[in-house]
Amino acid sequence: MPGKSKSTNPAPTLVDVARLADVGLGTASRALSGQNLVSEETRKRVERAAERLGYQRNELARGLRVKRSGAVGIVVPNIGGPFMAQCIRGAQKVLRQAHYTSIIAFTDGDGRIENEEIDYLIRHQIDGILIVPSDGEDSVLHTTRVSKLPVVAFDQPISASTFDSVLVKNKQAAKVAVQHLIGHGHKRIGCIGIHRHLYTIQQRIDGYRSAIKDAGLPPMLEIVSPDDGSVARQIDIWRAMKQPPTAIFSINELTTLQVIEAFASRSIKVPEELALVAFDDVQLGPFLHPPLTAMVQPASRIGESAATQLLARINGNADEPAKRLQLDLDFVIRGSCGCTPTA
Amino acid sequence: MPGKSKSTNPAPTLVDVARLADVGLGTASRALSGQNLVSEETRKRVERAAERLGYQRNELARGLRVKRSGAVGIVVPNIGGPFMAQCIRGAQKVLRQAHYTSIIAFTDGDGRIENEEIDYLIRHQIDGILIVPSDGEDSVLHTTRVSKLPVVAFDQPISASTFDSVLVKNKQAAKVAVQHLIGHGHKRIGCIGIHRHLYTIQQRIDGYRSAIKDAGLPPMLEIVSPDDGSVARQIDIWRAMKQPPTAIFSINELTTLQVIEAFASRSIKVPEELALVAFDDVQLGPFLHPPLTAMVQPASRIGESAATQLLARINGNADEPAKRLQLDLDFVIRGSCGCTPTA
DNA sequence: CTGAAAGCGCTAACAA
DNA sequence: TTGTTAGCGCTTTCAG
Repeated sequence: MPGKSKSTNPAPTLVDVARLADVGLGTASRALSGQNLVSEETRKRVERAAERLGYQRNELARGLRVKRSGAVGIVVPNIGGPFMAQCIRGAQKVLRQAHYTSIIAFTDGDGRIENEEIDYLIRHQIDGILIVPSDGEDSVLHTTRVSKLPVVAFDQPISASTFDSVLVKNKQAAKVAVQHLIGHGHKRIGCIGIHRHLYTIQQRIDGYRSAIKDAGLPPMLEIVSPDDGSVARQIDIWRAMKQPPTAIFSINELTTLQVIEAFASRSIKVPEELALVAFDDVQLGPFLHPPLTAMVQPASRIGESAATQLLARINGNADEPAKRLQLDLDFVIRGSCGCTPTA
Repeated sequence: MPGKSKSTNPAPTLVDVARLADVGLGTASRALSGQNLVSEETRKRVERAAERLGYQRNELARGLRVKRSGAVGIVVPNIGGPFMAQCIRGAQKVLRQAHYTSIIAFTDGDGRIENEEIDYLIRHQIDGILIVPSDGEDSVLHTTRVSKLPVVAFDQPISASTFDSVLVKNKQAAKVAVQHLIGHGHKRIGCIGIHRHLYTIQQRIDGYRSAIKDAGLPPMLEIVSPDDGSVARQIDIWRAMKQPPTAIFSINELTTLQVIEAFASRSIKVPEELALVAFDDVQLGPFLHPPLTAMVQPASRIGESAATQLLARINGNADEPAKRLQLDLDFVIRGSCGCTPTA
């Protein structure tokens, strides 16, 4: 019958499948959702019909009905270095295995954007949130106000601490790193960093302080602005001192990048003039001159744990008390601390 | 009335809003969706009601009704370096401005996973796909088979080329990079890379060949396996030759990382013994000894363009012929090529 | 300009 | 075991 050809054939629905398999709608649904309430034979028929039509179930419709979207939001400041990227991949891996999609949202560390993004995610009926909180304060209050959603924080904790979180042992690890420098005989160890307000940074500073104090050394702590060049300026200041530091503990990836830049542009000899130990690895860290000694975070595992906890919350145990995981770090000794690495 | 307190109060729906504002359901809908088919006064009342209830519209339900999910899928092999991360952020930026969510899926460059992920996305009723095709072949055939979805490829083209794509001028840029080396007087220039089968790699090889041929030089082209160490091995082979290359053109980020590693572990002097020009920048590239000269891709712009094109397809112009954008690259001259950078 | 009603594709209760 | 039906929350006719 020409002249009235179907212009677009819409995606097949469950009704189509049921019709083709010559069963009722409900039966088709049951057959495909793998529940054993349907005879082996009809299930086969339904499955074949679905196959032939290329049927794909509409998760939107399903979600509307069962009030689960099968999606969770991952809210992070950005994907700067490999660290966050790996956290995300780790989380996605376990979410996917549980048949969850994840929607990633970036906040640039801005609380306002964070709130917007969370609203956005809520409108899309996500079942839970994995978040690196930007400000600690109102952001997640907002979440909990709007909806009773499972939330787990990672990397940074949530101040309103009724939520789960997955962190690393920042303080302890920082202490170990600094103590390694002390073990090399350094008496004046500078600590440099940015973003003082972040919890992780504070913890690492505490670790530094603790190590320094235990050893009876003078603290040389400088938290500078994150602007380009302020790290380099601080290094110049240190070098100009009568009693300059002989080693540096760099407090996160971004800082380390700037330290390395400063070292390179000033041809500072490492570790002779200044030894260096970093919190967080950097890409190419193993291939610098000398290779970077770093306290490295188990990024992928952080993401996995966070996702696992979120799934647990989603699947029922909403009332258990908040859990706060603290993962261990790996201290990777390469050359910049003064050790001669055994290749 | 104690004893029967609402255990959980579900999220407010449009019905709640309508009731509170004392209007019909339809009116409430129209008022909130900003259509001008409602009196200024009632709109105000509805908006106030929505505000008071903390109403957030259910995008799942809306999507089911209007057959638009407001989500697009971004399908990429992985977030290795900063390149892909920036592409994604660029794309997200323009998608968000158009009120689209994006769902990111990773494929590890595996066609089978790619198909799975695409099916997954289709079940979630995405409105379009942004993809870095893994294999060129069947993956997207699959897509088009299952559904008539707008698709735009970036970074790598789609072989079945009825789709839009956003690429960069790989061949031309590679030629420019190699010619720069020739300009430094090099007569034997090695080209090293991995992943021969990728379109981008082939284009860059063509560019290398073209430059070499134009200059009447001997081609020294080696595509090695992506295994760790095979790049280093090739460099050793070159160095052992009677007439070793005096410069290297490294074909992508992963290769460059390995080249840098090999240079470092063998204490090869750059650019004296071997000059280096890379396709793709690496993190820390400016801070290596010497800083890396690189042909860098406009990552963010790639993502933005791809997203823009996708939106255009979604919003109507489904029938226009496939567009193939080719963006320009920036040649960033630092030290590794033999130039003395003007700091 | 507004209200009532239909229906998007699915699952879950209820009958048969 | 299976078919029928109601309804998730929304938009969009269609009357008024």
